[in-house]
Amino acid sequence: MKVTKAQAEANRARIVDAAAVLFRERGYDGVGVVDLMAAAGFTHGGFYNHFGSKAELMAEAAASSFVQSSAVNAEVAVADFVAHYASRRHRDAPGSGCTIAALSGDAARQPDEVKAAFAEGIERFLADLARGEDSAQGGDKRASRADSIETLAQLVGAIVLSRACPDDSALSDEILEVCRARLIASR
Amino acid sequence: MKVTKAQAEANRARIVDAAAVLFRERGYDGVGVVDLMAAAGFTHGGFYNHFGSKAELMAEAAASSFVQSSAVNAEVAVADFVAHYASRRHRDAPGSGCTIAALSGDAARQPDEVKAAFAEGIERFLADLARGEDSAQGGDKRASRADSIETLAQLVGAIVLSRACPDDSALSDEILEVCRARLIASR
DNA sequence: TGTACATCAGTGAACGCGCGTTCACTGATGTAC
DNA sequence: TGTACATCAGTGAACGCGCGTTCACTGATGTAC
Repeated sequence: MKVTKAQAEANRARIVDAAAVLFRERGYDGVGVVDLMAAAGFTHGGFYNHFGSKAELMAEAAASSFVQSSAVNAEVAVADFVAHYASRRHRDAPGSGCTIAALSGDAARQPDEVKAAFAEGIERFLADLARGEDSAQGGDKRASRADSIETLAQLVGAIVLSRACPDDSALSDEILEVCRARLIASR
Repeated sequence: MKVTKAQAEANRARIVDAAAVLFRERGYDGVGVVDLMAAAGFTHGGFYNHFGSKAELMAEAAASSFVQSSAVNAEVAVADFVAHYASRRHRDAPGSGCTIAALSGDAARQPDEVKAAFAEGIERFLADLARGEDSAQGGDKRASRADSIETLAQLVGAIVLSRACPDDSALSDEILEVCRARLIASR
């Protein structure tokens, strides 16, 4: 049962979107090709019509999530975005949260194809943060970029640490609160 | 072929040590029980004489690595330790590096048994960092702890981000350099 | 101290299972005339 | 515009493989007498 070219392209996008959520929620090894295809409403056999390998889909799903996140970030003030990033809400919803925070550990053990997508996601994230830094640093591009990198590292570190703690852990909350307060105070 | 109780205990410790390295290098799903036992010099069948499950070993290997790291950290000044943490050397040697940076992503998807070990590792790390903060904050315990948390988040974030970049990536080096410079300047 | 027996650390085969990937097949879509 | 045929997205069975875990077995250790 073939399908129109437009439909096939839409189906492919459905798979990428579903993968972006599932990978963030369960990790690369936590989701199989069967799960990925089923989540998009297909059987697994057609997977390789669209992607060369599971890792290739990982790269594409990550890249797609970075573009989407960036589009969302552009809508809010940088301070608000930072406040939401270092929040319990974000910590508890990895599937719709930051792909860098959710999957960097997995990306580190993936082929360069995946890592390249992450590097691009990091650059995109830094650019989003720089919207707020440029004014604070009076146009000093170098200091502004360093500020963005520092902020990104702390944000990602805060979420990664908070997610490694047991559920309902006071430490997990404390890490988020401290980092959120400090990051907001410093801008 | 049974073995003395002392020998059995030593063998068990060998497995834990090997696991601590392998998990950090390849991730939880990247190492099988067969690999873990082989790395310690045994066949896989005896695994369940020592551990209830692979996840249980993960918890124990992490806990063991935290104790070891803490012992090493106690030997050097906090500033030196921070400088080494945010270095290419550390980034490129996960097997002997920080377990939090290497495995927090995996821990987030593990049972609370594992997460509890990580929370304890985080507390231990914060205590190590606090050795340097206490004097800087003139004895203000609350500010000192917040400083430690902020530093830890940035350190972990820096390594996690740098490892997600492709090998020989300029961005990866840049992240480490910026974070190292900033963290050292702020103390 | 010496003997008989229970314990149990380590071995290696086996368990069922899910994995990523391949393949023959289907039938509607797209194309050539 | 209508017909004949090639394409190819999606299906579902099958591939080999490695996984975590279980088990019967072994033989030296540890224990009871």
